[in-house]
Amino acid sequence: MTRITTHERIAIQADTLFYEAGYEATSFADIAGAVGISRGNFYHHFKTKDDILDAVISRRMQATCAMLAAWESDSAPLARISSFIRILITNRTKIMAFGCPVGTLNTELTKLDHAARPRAAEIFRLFQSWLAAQFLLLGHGDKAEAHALHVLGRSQGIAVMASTFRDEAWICEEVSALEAWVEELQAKKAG
Amino acid sequence: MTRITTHERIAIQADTLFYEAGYEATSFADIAGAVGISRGNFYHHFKTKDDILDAVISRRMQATCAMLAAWESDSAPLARISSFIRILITNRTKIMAFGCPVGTLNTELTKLDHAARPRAAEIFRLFQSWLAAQFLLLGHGDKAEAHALHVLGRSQGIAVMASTFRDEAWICEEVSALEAWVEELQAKKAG
DNA sequence: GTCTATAACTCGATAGAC
DNA sequence: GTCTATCGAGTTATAGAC
Repeated sequence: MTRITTHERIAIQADTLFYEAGYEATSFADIAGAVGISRGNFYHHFKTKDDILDAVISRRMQATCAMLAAWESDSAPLARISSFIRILITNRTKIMAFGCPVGTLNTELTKLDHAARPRAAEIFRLFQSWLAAQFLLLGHGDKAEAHALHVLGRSQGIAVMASTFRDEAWICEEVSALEAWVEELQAKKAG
Repeated sequence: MTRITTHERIAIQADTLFYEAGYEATSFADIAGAVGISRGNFYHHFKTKDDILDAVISRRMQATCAMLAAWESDSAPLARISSFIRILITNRTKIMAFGCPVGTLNTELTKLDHAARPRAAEIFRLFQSWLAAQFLLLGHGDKAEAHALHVLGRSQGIAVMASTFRDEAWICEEVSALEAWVEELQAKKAG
């Protein structure tokens, strides 16, 4: 059993707070309070707020890679794509309350014109590459990347509307529609 | 020619700043500076930041109503729906830089757990009702509202990805795909 | 030396008195 | 319309505890 460092504990709490309250709205005092350490101590581990953001983005990229790798246990690419789409249902409570962690961070950093914005966008690229790999396995060739982006875009739209109207049934309907779109792609290919 | 009041000028500048920099990141000084008045003068017109937000939301609702009314000049409901979808192309420069004004405001207010969040969501409802009215004219009966929400969601997804990757060609592709979806609905109905 | 805590500094924000 | 108070943010400095 691994010992968790203060550095990690800060990153974990910051990750949650950045997601639930937003990057800018989260203060050092908030994070320090959540971790249970003093603000002064804080600076021993992170010199600036941007450093914490970098650590949070790194954490999220690692977590994303781990999640995608876990889904690879499904041998069927179609099932893997569904695993992705269905996060919207699995995480519906959090998404209705705070939106998509990746999408909302990108949206916020865009408005702040923050230097870390491109790094945050890379999280999306991880999903895109992984989804494209599945579409490639399904034989969609040079359309794989485009299909991947389409699925990402649709998911983001669902997440935005989910946090706006908080209609659980609607999320399920749209998830089904998106899955149907993928299946239709396959049908067109076969037919 | 109508005289513009200071009250209006503040609301106009706040509207722009809230869109481009975000609600929280925009300070009173920023707005006062943009309008060209002193901070003291400011408090004569708006007592709190929430009051300004209310005024901005009201402005946006009025602007939305005006835009939707203008599109009504197109007698064909299909063309009207296209007018909506094509805002993504018309406003692509701003959307790539700052996202969708309606979606990003809702996203931000959600995280801030702001009291004005439901009012901001009402702007979406204006679009939904209007789109639903068009789908109703096209004979989609009780599916009209759902179709309207679908179009809204797709548009929001495109806006999020547009501000993340800033790929103009992709926006055009997705806009075409969404228009194709609407036309396909019609084809299925006819066929 | 590494980790932690206290305290003080700077800056910019809201707020309000004049 | 200016000027100042106050608060909280990010940050730095210093010093104690392990």
